Amino acid sequence: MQSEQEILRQYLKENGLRRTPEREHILQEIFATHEHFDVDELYLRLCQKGVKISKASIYRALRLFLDCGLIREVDFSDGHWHFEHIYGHNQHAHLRCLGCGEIVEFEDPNLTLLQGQLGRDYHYQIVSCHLEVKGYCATCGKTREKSL
Amino acid sequence: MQSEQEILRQYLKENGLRRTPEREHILQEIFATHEHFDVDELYLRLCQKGVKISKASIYRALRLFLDCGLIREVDFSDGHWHFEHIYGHNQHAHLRCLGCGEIVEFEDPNLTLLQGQLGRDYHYQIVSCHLEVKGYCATCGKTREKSL
DNA sequence: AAATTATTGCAACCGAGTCGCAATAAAGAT
DNA sequence: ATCTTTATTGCGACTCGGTTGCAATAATTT
Repeated sequence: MQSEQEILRQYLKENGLRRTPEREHILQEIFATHEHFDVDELYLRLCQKGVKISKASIYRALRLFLDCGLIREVDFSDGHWHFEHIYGHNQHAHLRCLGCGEIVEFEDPNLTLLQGQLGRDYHYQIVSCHLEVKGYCATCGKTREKSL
Repeated sequence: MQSEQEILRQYLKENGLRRTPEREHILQEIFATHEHFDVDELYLRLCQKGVKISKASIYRALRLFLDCGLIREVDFSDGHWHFEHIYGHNQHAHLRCLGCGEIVEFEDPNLTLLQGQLGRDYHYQIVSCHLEVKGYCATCGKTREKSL
C-alpha cells in the first residue's frame, strides 16, 4: 500500500509534471485530518502553519489531486466546492442536517452492491457514486415542528 | 391529485405571495417536458415561445418552486445549477457518462428503504435523497480502453 | 552549470447568481 | 370600479468563487 505522497509522485512522474513543495504541503494538510474541507479552510489552515501559498495554486493542486484520484468532490449545494480525501477512506455517504449543518457519514453496503448491479445492467464502468441525503436531525426537527 | 399549477397557487395564497403570469409561464415550461434543465435552457425556451422574462425572475421563481417542493436540484458538478421537476416523478437517481454526457435515470427501491432506515437510525426527518453515479457507458468505455 | 519548461503568485478577468431600486401590477378594501 | 397597499418585475450594478495570462521562479535533464 503506497502512501498518498507516493501516489502523487508517481502520477507526476508519469505525466511529466514536477514535484513541488507547494503541492506536497497541500497534500499533507489534506491528509492531516479526515474532515471535509473547502478551499478557504485549507488556505487558512496552511497560512496558520506558516506555509505561504496562493489560492490559485491551491485550486490548481486540487484539480490535480482530483485527476489522480486522491480526493473527490462532495456536493453540499451551498454554492462552492467541498472535497474529501479518498485514499484510505471507505465508500461512504453523507447525511446532512438542513438546520444545524451537522454531517453524519455513514456506510451502506447496499451502495457497493448497487454499483455492481448498475454496472452490469447498463454496461457502465462505474467511476464514482455519491449519495447525499438531507433532512433535519432530532434537535432541529423538534424546533421546526414548534415554529410551523 | 392536484396539478402543479394548483400546488403553486395554494402555496402562494398560504404565504401571502402573488400569482403572476411570469411564474405560471415558467412553471408551465418546466412541466412541458420531463427533461432536466438549467436556467439558460429554460430562458431560451421561454424566449423562443415569445415569453418576455428576465433571468433574475427565473432565478427567483426557481427558488420559490424549490421551496414549495415542485422542483429539486440535480448535481452534475459542472459549475452551475440543474433542476428537474419532482411532481409526478418517482424517486429516481442518475447514472451519467463522463465521456458523452448521456444520462440514464433509474429507480432503485432500495433507496426508499434506505431513507426509512436512515431516518430511524439517526433520528432524522429525511427531506431529500440524491444519488449520482458517474462512469463510462459501453461505447465510451471501449474508446477509452484503446487510448490508455 | 546551463538549458528547458513546468509552476508559482499576482492581478486582471469571467460568469453564475444576487440585490437595490424605480416602475408595474396583483389583491383586498371601500 | 377605484384606491391603496405592497409583492413582483426588469434592469443594471454588484458579489464572489474560480480561472487565466504573464513575468518571475525553480525543478529536472543534459
